[in-house]
Amino acid sequence: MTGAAVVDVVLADDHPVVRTGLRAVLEAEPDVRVVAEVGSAEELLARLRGGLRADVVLLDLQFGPGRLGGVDAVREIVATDGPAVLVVTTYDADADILAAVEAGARGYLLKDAPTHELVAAVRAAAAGEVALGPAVQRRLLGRLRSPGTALTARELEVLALVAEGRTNDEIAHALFLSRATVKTHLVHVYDKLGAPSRTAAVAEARRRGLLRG
Amino acid sequence: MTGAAVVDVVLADDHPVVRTGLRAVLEAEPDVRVVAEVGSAEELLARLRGGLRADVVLLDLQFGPGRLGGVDAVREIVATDGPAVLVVTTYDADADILAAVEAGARGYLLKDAPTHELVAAVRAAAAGEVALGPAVQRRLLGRLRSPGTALTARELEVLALVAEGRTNDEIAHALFLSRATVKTHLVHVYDKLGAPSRTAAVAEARRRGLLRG
DNA sequence: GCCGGCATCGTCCGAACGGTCGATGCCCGG
DNA sequence: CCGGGCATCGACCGTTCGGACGATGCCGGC
Repeated sequence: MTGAAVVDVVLADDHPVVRTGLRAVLEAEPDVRVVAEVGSAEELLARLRGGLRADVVLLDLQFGPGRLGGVDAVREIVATDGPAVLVVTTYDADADILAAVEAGARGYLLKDAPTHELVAAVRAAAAGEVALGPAVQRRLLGRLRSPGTALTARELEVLALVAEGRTNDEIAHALFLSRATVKTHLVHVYDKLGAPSRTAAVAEARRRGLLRG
Repeated sequence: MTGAAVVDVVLADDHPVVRTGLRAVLEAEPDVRVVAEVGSAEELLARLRGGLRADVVLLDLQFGPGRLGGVDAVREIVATDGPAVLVVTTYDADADILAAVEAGARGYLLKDAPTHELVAAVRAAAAGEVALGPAVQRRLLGRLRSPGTALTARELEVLALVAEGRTNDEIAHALFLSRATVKTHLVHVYDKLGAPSRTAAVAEARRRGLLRG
């Protein structure tokens, strides 16, 4: 980082109200300075390519449809050796968290985090540390503690097709399996998710962030 | 309304950052005053029952799991002749919009709305007018233009429960209907969405933005 | 006043689904 | 080498679901 005592922050969120809130919270700290606000991932990358200097980027993962995803932005920023990326998003879905961390995010916070956590995370990210919110930490630990509960790749593949509305027969054809195998996979999925039916399994998987969307 | 020139506003949102943002935006207006902030629907109702006076409530529909839903809060506030309710939420799903409006919300805005729209909506709601954001208006107009194709509120209600993984019997009990009626609604849904099954209908509805998620 | 859309309820039946038992083969780790 | 997780397949049976009828009542528009 700059070595200076002041942390320069860029806010990247498509909600003006959230940006205002983040700015208000951060500027209450004497050692934090908001140097820019952007409303899309494209704008963020453009500004960084244009020479914008910062220590930390507060990045929302969800932007409007049809645009560049937040995770792609993380990958790009990390690849170009840009500022530390602190993901601040609404959802604590496993898929999002894993994708962001894998892409190189320095931290992952939820928007419902208290303000002091937010500020602490910004300072930590600027200092080169990793900053995961308590809720996020709990989620990651939960995954490690219960490896037998996680769906296998094959089971997830089947479940994804179920979520698209395919019938067991269609899934069997799509994956070159017999109906019996599809059913077996689904039985395991129901067991692991504690769901009594295919629709319930899809709902639960969505809730846990195992499926995109 | 108080008849005074100043609009008293209550902020109800479980995200501290969003509350801060809303407060900052609104307090920049001389004729708007934020008289309270709450982080849950229960707290909101408790404060109102406790004598909190306000002209407008800015209410998020999504609160943490296990809690009272935002729509229930709307119903309760309207039933007790409380302040005007302005829903400010993240999603523009038909299900949410229809449910909130039906429950008696005075307006419906998205969180990605520019700040001037937000302020205008607060003033409109305080003046007894209805305030729907442009994106919300577009959605409702789209429904009017294609009346034969759009799902009715009841059909959407049933479909939402299907999306949660409920069985027809459970849905029937939840909505005080017979299984036959639930099935009839679903047949209409399948017909309108061109879906051959419940899971396919849910997938298609998600694709079209009829369900949140 | 009548017609059409909406919501409600009922029955019958075939197809899809879920639950339970079984089996085989593979590969990895103790 | 042997147990266990994973993937694959088969058969049986009860339940749920979907499809196709019909029926009633309400409301709003022509």
